[in-house]
Amino acid sequence: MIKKTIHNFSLLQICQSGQCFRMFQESDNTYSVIANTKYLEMEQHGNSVIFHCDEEEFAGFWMKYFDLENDYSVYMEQINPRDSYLLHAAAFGAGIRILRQDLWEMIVSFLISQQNNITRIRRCIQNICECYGEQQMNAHGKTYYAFPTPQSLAGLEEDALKECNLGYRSKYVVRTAKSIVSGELDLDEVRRMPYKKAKEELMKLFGVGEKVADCICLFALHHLQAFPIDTHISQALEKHYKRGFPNRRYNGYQGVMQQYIFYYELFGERFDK
DNA sequence: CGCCAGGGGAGCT
DNA sequence: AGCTCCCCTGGC
Repeated sequence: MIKKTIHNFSLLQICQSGQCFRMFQESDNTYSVIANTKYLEMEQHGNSVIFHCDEEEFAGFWMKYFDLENDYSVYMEQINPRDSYLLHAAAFGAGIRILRQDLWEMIVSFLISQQNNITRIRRCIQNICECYGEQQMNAHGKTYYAFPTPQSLAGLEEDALKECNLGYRSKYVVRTAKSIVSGELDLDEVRRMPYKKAKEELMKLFGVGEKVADCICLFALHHLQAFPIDTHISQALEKHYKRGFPNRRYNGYQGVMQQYIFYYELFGERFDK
């Protein structure tokens, strides 16, 4: 158990931001997250965060996972002082980080996300983990489930995941699992590709369009120039950026701004939207 | 109870 | 480029 002081870091905001569907608020100040086969509990009081793991695991995994080597105030300082909307949005979501999550897990998660709400996305993912993921046990003896591997889903009937509530997205996930197991798409190669190439490659997968590919690029590959445009972002752009989002100004880290806008649109105050 | 939208994309025209 | 359909739960 180790204690850290961290600026611009809010477990609640990360939890709510909709990039990680396996992070949960357990009580007022406590949170849990499952990543790969790891399970972590955390507590936050202001800038003080307690991680229930040892220093080695923190330095070796969680620090990178939560993108704590990056100073987000640098991004915020670049915001156009005349753009009061973005200033508000960034101030409101200042504790958000772009996590570095598992590629396969993000592909499946955002296949499921389409035409879906966050509550149900979480349930769908919980369901497939319980049905097809390997059972694990945390330090307190509580069981949890790892994310199912591509191999464990590739052998299923295309409709099998309807049992897990995926609806028509079932075949997207199963077919995608097949293309990874068959070697049609090599995840390690995608990891090495620059943004545009990776996006192009991901869009060859059945069920992956531009928006989903951008989410995968942002939340798994940490390509911060990815700017996923969903219904909320689209509405915000129409309201506040009629001539398009200033991609030039924020070149290379538009994705960070996207997250501030997305979070603000979902949870921000109503008055100045 | 009914209704509607939800972090889209495929497969048509 | 525009249209329809895919599935079904949460939220109102």
